[in-house]
Amino acid sequence: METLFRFFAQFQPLSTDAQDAIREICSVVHLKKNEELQPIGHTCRTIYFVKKGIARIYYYKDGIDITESFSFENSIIARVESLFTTKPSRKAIQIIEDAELIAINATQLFRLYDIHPSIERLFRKIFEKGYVETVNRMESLQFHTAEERYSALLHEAPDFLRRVPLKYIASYLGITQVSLSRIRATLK
Amino acid sequence: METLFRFFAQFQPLSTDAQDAIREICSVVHLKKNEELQPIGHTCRTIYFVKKGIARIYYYKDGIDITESFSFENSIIARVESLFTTKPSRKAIQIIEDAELIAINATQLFRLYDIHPSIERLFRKIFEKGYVETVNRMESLQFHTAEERYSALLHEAPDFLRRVPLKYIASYLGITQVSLSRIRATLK
DNA sequence: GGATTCCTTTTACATTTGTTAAATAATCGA
DNA sequence: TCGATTATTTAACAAATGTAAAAGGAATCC
Repeated sequence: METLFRFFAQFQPLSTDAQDAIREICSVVHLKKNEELQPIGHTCRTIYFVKKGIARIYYYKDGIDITESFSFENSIIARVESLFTTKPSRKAIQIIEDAELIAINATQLFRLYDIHPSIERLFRKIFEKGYVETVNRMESLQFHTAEERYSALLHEAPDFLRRVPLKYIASYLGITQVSLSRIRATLK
Repeated sequence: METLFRFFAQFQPLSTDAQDAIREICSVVHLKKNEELQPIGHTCRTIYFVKKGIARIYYYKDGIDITESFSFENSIIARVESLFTTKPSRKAIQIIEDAELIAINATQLFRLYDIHPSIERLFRKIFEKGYVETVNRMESLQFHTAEERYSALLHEAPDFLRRVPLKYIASYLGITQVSLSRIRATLK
């Protein structure tokens, strides 16, 4: 639990009261590889903090499995397009490396916003950062070549490639596995 | 100015006090087609509300002009990756149809967050919506074909295509003008 | 430890998209 | 309105990526 508050402290200091209030709506979850955390069709009402392991958000397009994003240690994972609209999500969360997560009840969290402005501010900042990351990612999908996207990943997050199966990385980069294999071959 | 508050009211009710505080940090700007609103290299410290006209965010990749996004009447435009990080932006804002904008001083706005929690909440919700739109757009760039993206635009926002030059739409869809022309030809 | 399953690469070919250049079409300003 | 500029389309060819199928590796399970 201390890991979570160290993560929060990077964004916003919290009073003991506020910390306790958050503690009340959290629970620790242990999950094994391949387990599903939130199924497709379910409205997102939980925000997860990844303490250990890796999770991904994925969906199906024409029956093909597409990875939208990954979350590693010390980061937040949530299907925001459902969380912020309260509509059912076409996406699911799956564990791809044995994980320890902290589940934050979002319904209760949003209620805490009225009581502790510092909590509202904390999550505002967390999601602002997520927004910025998404804008940057969109830019890379919009006008970088697949090879540029792969190289950037190789350079910025080599750990990524060691721990995540390539089949997931391919769709994350917006290409097929075959195409990714070809790119890897040319870069050797 | 009333248009702005009607837009805000969709997200969050504001007291007269809060409204007055916002009014203090706003100014109206009239701009002609092709005028630059915020140049490349400048740190974004202004959030604009588009009352009339169209604006776009664009940048250069290998010397080629890429449109990241458009904003029409009744929407907000800001280079969030700069606004939320206070880093200089590689992007610029340009007017593509004579416009009337309301400029909101973001530095002063963020100060108002401490005085009026309702204002912080308002902008939290506005940017949460922007975040959701960006996630959806990323999905379309990640795994829809260019033709699917064009058709979706044609279907969901025909107005878009009437008012925005195709040269801007092409890069917005992540393709070249030539490719867009071909897609349009096959859909006739 | 061997069989099975899953992951990754390779091959061959089809399709899409990019590039460059030229031709039309539309718009704008004097 | 005319000329000039800008926008869009078309053509021809090159490059990148997709598809389907097969083969080789790696991991996993009894």
